[in-house]
Amino acid sequence: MAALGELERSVMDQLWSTPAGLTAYDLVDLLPADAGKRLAPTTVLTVLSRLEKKGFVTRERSTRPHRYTAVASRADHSAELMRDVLDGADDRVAVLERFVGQVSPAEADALRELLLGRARDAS
Amino acid sequence: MAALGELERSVMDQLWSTPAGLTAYDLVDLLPADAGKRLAPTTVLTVLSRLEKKGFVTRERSTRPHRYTAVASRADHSAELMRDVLDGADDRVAVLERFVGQVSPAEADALRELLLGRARDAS
DNA sequence: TCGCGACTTCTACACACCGTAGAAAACGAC
DNA sequence: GTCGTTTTCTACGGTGTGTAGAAGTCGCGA
Repeated sequence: MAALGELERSVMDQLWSTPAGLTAYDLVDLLPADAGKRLAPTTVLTVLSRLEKKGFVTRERSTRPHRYTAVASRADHSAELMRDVLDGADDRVAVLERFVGQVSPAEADALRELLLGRARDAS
Repeated sequence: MAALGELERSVMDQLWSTPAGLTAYDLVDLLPADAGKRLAPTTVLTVLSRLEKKGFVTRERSTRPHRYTAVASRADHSAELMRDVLDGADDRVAVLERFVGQVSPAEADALRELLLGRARDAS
């Protein structure tokens, strides 16, 4: 999966938080506006185009300010990134071992719970 | 964690496969040598310097051709990447849910096993 | 229907990172 | 002290990203 730049990431964060989608002008208002200086609408449009090309967003062209929506949810995206890392490793069990060794107790509990669910589905 | 370029990744792969470490000249021999054209030693030295600055390798300066070794194992590296993704998400349980939903049965078994181990340690 | 304002696309530039390696410096054995 | 080996310095081209002006398009209101 293609990587995201900093601004691209900020845009995706907003889109992930708003499943109904946003226009470029909504995003100009929502994005940080460092030191009182807000981004130009064309800047936002450019990154939205790039995100569309990368497959992260789709746009509704029929409405006049186009409405952009995230293709996958934020959680889906993160899970896919983790999947990619795991797929890129040769010894997956070793990776999972390290991974399990560093998750918090709460995360470990959640994982156990989720894996039980999987086991139920399989039977 | 800093990202790795393609050549940087190839170098790390070799170093991860050789815990005892390698010199730049070893690496020139080991790396792909596309179309009969092998890399210049200075090229390898450059990426090794960059990898050192990024904290991926350390070098032994006392021996004359310096010997470079990976700081973390390949599995540690992958696990840390997964950790980073998880940390970057706001709703970790949701991410884990998607993640568990897409792992293979064998991976799920491994995870269950590893989590049991963790539970034993905790008690 | 025609013009004007809103919106989008095109083009462009600066900057950072990476692959690549020559030039120059440093080191050490003889 | 010289010379080959090894390392460091410097540099350049390509690519990705942040940034936005210029130019084009679209559609509403007169």
